[in-house]
Amino acid sequence: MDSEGFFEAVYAVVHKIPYGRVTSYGAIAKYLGAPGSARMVGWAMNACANRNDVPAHRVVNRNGVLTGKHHFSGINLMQQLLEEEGVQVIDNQIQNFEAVFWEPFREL
DNA sequence: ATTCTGACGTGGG
DNA sequence: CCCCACGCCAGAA
Repeated sequence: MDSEGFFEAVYAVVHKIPYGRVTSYGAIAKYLGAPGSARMVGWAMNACANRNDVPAHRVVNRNGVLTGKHHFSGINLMQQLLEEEGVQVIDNQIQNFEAVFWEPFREL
């Protein structure tokens, strides 16, 4: 989108994630036209960690695992937020991942 | 300027 | 099925 920054585009997509739904870094990266550069999405999230307007807890890896939970305020915060939205998470692994998975290309 | 690492993904053994 | 290595771009030391 804007050459302002890759992160801004990531924030926009992440912010569009519906309630009780999750997505993967690769899906966002692919949507932005940077397939394979999923790491950059995570990097953008890192910058977004300072911003509270981006529900980064709804973004997990393609495995459905809360890989970035360590980057939140607490270790249980990410899982807690997801469970509060109706997403069942066990041992950092999202249950029924396919059902809660939100694909920008398909549903956006 | 060079090197390493990082909230990932995919492919191969 | 599990483990290892490579590719990606960007920022920090």
